[in-house]
Amino acid sequence: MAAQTTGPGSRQPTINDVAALAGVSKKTVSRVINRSEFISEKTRTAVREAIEQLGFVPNPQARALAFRRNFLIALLHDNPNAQTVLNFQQGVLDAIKDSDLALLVRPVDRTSDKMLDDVRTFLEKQRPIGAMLLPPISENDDLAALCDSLGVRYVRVGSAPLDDPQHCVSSNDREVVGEAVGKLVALGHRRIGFVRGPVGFRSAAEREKGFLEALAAAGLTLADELNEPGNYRFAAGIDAGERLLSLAEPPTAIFCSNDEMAAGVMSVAHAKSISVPGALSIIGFDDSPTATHIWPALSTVRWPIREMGVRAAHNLVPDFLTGTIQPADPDTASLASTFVERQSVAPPAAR
Amino acid sequence: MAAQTTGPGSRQPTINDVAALAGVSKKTVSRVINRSEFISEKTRTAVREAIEQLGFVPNPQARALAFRRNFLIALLHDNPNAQTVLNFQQGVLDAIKDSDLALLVRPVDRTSDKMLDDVRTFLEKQRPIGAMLLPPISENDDLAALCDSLGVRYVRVGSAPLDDPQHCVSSNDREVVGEAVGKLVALGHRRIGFVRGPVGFRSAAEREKGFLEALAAAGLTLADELNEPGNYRFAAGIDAGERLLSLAEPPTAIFCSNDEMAAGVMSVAHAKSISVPGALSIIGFDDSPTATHIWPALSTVRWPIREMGVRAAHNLVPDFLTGTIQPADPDTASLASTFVERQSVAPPAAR
DNA sequence: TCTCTAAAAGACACCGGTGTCAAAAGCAAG
DNA sequence: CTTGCTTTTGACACCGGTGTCTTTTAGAGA
Repeated sequence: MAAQTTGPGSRQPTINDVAALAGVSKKTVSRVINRSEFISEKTRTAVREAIEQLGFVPNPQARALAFRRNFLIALLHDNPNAQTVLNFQQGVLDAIKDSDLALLVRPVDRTSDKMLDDVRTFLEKQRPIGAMLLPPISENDDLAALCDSLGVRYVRVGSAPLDDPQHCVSSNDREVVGEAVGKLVALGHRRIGFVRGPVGFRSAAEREKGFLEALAAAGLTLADELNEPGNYRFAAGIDAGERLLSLAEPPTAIFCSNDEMAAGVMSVAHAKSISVPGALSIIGFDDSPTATHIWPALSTVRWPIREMGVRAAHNLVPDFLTGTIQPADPDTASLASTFVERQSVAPPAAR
Repeated sequence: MAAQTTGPGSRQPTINDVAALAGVSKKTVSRVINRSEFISEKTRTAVREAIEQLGFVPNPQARALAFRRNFLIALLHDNPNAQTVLNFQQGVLDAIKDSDLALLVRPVDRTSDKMLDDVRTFLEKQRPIGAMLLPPISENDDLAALCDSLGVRYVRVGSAPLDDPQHCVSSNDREVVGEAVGKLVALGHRRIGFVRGPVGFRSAAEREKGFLEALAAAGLTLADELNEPGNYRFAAGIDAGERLLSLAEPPTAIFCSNDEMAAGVMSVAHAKSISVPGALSIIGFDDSPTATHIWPALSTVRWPIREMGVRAAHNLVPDFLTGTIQPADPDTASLASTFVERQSVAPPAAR
């Protein structure tokens, strides 16, 4: 696009160069850049041509300084699932593509006791307009408060509304978990195991609620021996699977609060030569790459992560983005997760 | 750390505020910030105290403007493997932690014909000091030339040296693939299948070379029927597995050019009730999360991606980073990949 | 005490944009 | 041709830092 090939040594053209070439003041060029309406069509064209000819690109640092505001938004995450982060990021980039904004991606160590200080340092240094918090750190109220106190806008992404609607992008996980478990029940499963997510995580609580509600709706209850703790890690799935599948009366189906743990349970089933889905149905959550890479492919819940990225960006900086998007669900501001059926689910074996 | 809690409305302190409080000129404060040596200990202390008291953080945009150089480095990737990107990014962040640098992460669509224009726009707008190119886009010479022409430093990450040593961070994939395949041979495998990576990828070519060299070293050759095309995708592994395991005389072991395809092959083995590793050994490449999530866990090659991130940062901007790192292997400038043995490999079934 | 020199500190312009406000230009009406 | 108003443009300060060069200060030696 730039008409001029910038050699290694040649200086980047500035607004002054454009102004000189177009025979106007730099302020006028600035007006063209910023789409001011008080400018004659003739001048605008002349300036546009000069810009084109020089291959001028405004210096974002200078703009940031003059505007007393930079054009950065930050994405903070501490995510066990890399694919999720990247998909979300892609959604955000989709949203800001035609804007002046740039995206800073920042991993955060949730387990560090210096976490808040690290984030504070980062935000103070970069001063982004806003920050998007991915789960699980989105659930940290201190973090949201920190953003607030620093004057940094924020949006929290979660499995359920965590904050005021404008600070929130969420999906209806609970509902869809209910749907998934309902399918198991409909297939005839009565003894359904559950592998929980980590204690204190909202996402884990939502999935658990969805599970329990579906059970209750079917008139079932969850026996203690079928209720296993977990932490979203593969190893936890192994542990839970070992115990559940060693029971005198093992479950005919197991719902795991994420795909990694489901993969762990499935590994145990394989090791014990328990056929999946013939003798054991398994459902996970996330639709991570793992879900399709394991055998048999895992039925799971997919949350609309990329779309949530788009929406998060629009919630965060609507004033910087062109175009509007449809509100998700006006009442709950949540996007729809979906149950994805694959090969890991079947009716229970006949007795 | 900051002694002052910045309320939403209160202005961020500037260098002028610090200067006023410390009773010195702003230039002196600047000297303290930039660790100039021509400053008395007394003044330095006074300024430091003022900085501390106000919670002053220099405005990076203003610095970038005054220095005629910003403090950004970019990470460009188009990677099928999200975990790799995040691990590499973590390495880069490790390296730049104590510096003034910030990291911009940028996904790139390799398949788009506007790819070069997109990257050009990005680089012209952000003007990072340097860019780090992750495979496979690191193999694109036009991209490197583009960086060069824009005066943006670059480092290319690859499975083998792709450029001058200072523009290059690589690992010894070929060698380690050879080692892995050597293990198969040592176990007694003679009929070993191969699933290639995508055509035109340097990483794929390196893995293939390593494979063929190991075969040759054992006095074996690769039969055409055992040589399958692939593209690093799960589905390609399925296709290759279907064909290889339907052969009249199927291989007793299969080396796949990445883990995803290995997972595909393994799925086919499960579907065909072929025991892994009893009747079929499988080796992958990447040590992605998939490798441990599938059953049995996959033997694979791990490349030191995080360490490569550290090194890439040091190669790119040594002048901005404190501390030095040991050169990897002075001759080849490559880091060591390692063969990770898990449960997917065993001696061939007795005939 | 005075001179000389090196070290320390400051004054001021400048980086590349935008905000403010005043000046110039355009145009209709008198 | 003026006047009066609106539209368009420009001059100049300013954002928050750093570079350059000058001035001030401190300390050593005469």
